[in-house]
Amino acid sequence: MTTMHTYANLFCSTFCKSKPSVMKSNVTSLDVARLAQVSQSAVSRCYTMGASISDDTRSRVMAAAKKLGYRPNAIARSLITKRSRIIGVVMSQLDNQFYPLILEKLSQRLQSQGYHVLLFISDTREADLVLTEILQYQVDGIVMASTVLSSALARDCADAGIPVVLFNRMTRQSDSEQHPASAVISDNEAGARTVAQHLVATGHQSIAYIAGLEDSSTNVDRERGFREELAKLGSRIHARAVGNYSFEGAQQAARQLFSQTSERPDAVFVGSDHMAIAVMDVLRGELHLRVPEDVSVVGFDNVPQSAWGAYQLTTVEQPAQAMIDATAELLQEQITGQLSPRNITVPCSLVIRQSTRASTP
Amino acid sequence: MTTMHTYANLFCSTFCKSKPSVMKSNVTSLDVARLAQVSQSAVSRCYTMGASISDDTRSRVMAAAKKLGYRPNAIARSLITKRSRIIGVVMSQLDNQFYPLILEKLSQRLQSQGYHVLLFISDTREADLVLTEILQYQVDGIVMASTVLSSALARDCADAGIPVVLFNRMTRQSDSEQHPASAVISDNEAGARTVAQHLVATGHQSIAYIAGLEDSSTNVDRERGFREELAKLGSRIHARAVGNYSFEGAQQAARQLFSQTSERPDAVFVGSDHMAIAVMDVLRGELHLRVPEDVSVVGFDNVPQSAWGAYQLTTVEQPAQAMIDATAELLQEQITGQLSPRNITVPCSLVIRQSTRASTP
DNA sequence: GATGGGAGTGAATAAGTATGCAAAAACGAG
DNA sequence: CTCGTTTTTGCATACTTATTCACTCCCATC
Repeated sequence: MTTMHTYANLFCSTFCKSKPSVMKSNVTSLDVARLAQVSQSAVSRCYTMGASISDDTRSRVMAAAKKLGYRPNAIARSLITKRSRIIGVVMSQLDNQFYPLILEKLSQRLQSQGYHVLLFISDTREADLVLTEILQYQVDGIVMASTVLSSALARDCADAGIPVVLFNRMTRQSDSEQHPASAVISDNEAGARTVAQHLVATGHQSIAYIAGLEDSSTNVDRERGFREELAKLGSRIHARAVGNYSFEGAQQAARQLFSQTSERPDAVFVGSDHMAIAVMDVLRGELHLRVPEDVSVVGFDNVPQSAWGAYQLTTVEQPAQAMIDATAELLQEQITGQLSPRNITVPCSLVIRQSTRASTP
Repeated sequence: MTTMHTYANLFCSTFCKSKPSVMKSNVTSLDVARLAQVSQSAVSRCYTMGASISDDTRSRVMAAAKKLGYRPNAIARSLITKRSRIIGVVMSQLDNQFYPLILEKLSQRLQSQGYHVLLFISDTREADLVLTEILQYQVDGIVMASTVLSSALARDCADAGIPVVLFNRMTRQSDSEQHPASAVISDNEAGARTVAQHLVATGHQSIAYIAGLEDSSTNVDRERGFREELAKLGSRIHARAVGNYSFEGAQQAARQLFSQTSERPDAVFVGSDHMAIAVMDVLRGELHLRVPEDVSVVGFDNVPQSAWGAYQLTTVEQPAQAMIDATAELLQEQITGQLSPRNITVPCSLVIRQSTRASTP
């Protein structure tokens, strides 16, 4: 037995020198312990803060660790602590610049708190498949920024005790069951109301709306706020089309709404900046309409491109940093188990640029 | 001892029902085995393909697993197989749309091969710190799409036997040591040559260049190709500024090159589309120059925004899918240990749009 | 001088799964 | 029915680290 073990070690060390590409990080805490003449426990204690270890031992261990190139094995650590310090993040629509920026900020925020991001790109259909994969990695939490969580999966996560934060998405509160997931949204309804107010105040007569995904909570809230506020101001949505939050969908919607010259709207509120830019391109490039002289365009999100010279899009800003902060906060709450799931709504604000005309011509 | 164990279990199950938020996924392969009346080995074999297991046993196990809501613990599996099926991806500059799209495609590609993406956002300075964190997670491979790998870290990875693929980045080949990392790049030099040819062929007289990051391999290669091809055609770079691949940097560079009216260039090749769009905005919005009538603008990357109506940017397309495929291929080669590191260069092609004038006015 | 307490240490164990090995079962051919 | 072969199964062990427990020092207090 002992002989075999020795042979194995010999073989390995020889093998590693000749072909390092298959060797992986073999040096373990036990190796460090042997070199530093201490127990494996001592090595472990050097890497867990709060553990009781003398300065002398620590420095001996660190020296040995450095000499051997030791790095603690996060996998083994996770297995025993049952905390992986990994957060699963599910996203889609990375072509809409809003999401890459969220991803960037979220990743940095979580990194600064010692967490790591396991990223999944998925459209709605595959969400369930993806989630089962995520769960296998014993993640400490999940951020879903792309799809609505199927209630079955939400229950699975709740049962498994894994915190879920929906980003820019809400679960339906219709069924009276406790919502098992937290959510962070901006005040879509209020944001849409400010758009209605602005368009009416600047004298627009025939106002159109281009929807995002029909059944997404963002679209429902924005449309409701817009419609209700218009009604309150004695106006209404004169025309409507659906863009499904996609560039091509928005182009189609724009053509549909603006191709016939009679009854052409003089303003359009588009469900996202990403779509609004597609709409502006169609209006100007294909239909030869001027923005804002012929048609005012308003978006939602305030992505960087909205500020670009060629577009100067009036839009509703979703405060990315505040939403990220709220997300991190909710995750932390849930992971430490202090509080039960809840929703956070952050305010958003109208940013007026040049894509809406200032007053009646 | 036994009593204590029982108590603990009782406590846990009671606890879980009242407060499921701390319970985590407790059901283990052993639980499934007990319910299915088989050994733990049998359960394990059901989830490892190629293992010998009878249909009867498999179905019994699967039924038990489903009833208990069992999901294999990827962490424990990684610990023993020494393969985490995780690929570490390091990125920055997600504001440049090229990278989100790469991330999206890369993630999908790796997912389809059963890998998962551990994402790190990092600018150059922190790269080393980030990498040590990555290594702790026993990743099977690393894709670096943001920074040049410090040679120390490259050696660490090589020593640890972890494949590294540099994406859109090259290590210097100057020092004669074996390059320990693979790399995927597009043929930046050839791409830049086609730009030079196009600008000269369309009769531009005073040609400027706006560089990206001075010491990045992409910038070096593009500038060299551009300069040499211009020289071959009897022209040269008449003016030069540095934009560091950032939007603001490019704006500054544009102001610097085009603010004085004498000797104003009639064409500018910009190191990336992201910068080129910033340049166009400055040219039109601030300096009231027409593109392409007064100045032709060429970019590099062919990001989606380049095709937007307001910009119609002539640019060099980096074939994202081909680059991703090459990346996945290199990773696979290295992980299976078949081949030693190598570089793959994919061709890129000029996409002519409206931001360059067709011929001498 | 005895006692108490705190800090530091190592041995032992646990976490959940994969796998080599040997035993057992199934199967096919004679 | 028996023998040889293949498939299936269970036992035992390994992977790497964190943590509990018991023990040893050492120092301050009475």
